Amino acid sequence: MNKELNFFEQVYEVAKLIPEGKVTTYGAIAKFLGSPQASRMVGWAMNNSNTYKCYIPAHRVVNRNGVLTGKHHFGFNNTMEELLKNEGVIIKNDKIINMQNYFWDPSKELAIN
DNA sequence: GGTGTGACCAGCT
DNA sequence: AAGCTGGCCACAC
Repeated sequence: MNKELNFFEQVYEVAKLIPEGKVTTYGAIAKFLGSPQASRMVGWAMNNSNTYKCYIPAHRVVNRNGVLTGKHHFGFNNTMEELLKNEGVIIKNDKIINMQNYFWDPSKELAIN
């Protein structure tokens, strides 16, 4: 990963690498970027993902419980859920069922130089 | 340019 | 057991 990128940009880079049908957590991304406590920033980055030059699949990023905490930021309350369902992820009560099965850990999947 | 705040998380009352 | 707090970093005002 390019160290010259800002924290936000690194978040975006990781988010873009999430495969379809997979999800990851704010904390996992933050940890991967070297700041386990900075998970809030990941969410904030997602909030600003609209303004980023590239499309960010923010719907594949959930909190550590697999709950779609940020769904309200997609405009309609069910947009995030529909997007995930469309990728084969089962959602119930705004929560991903069998989340471990879909979990994509950047620190495992992405090799750190 | 200081201050507040945000889609979180872990630890401490 | 449930609520509060600190921490992380970038952005808007």
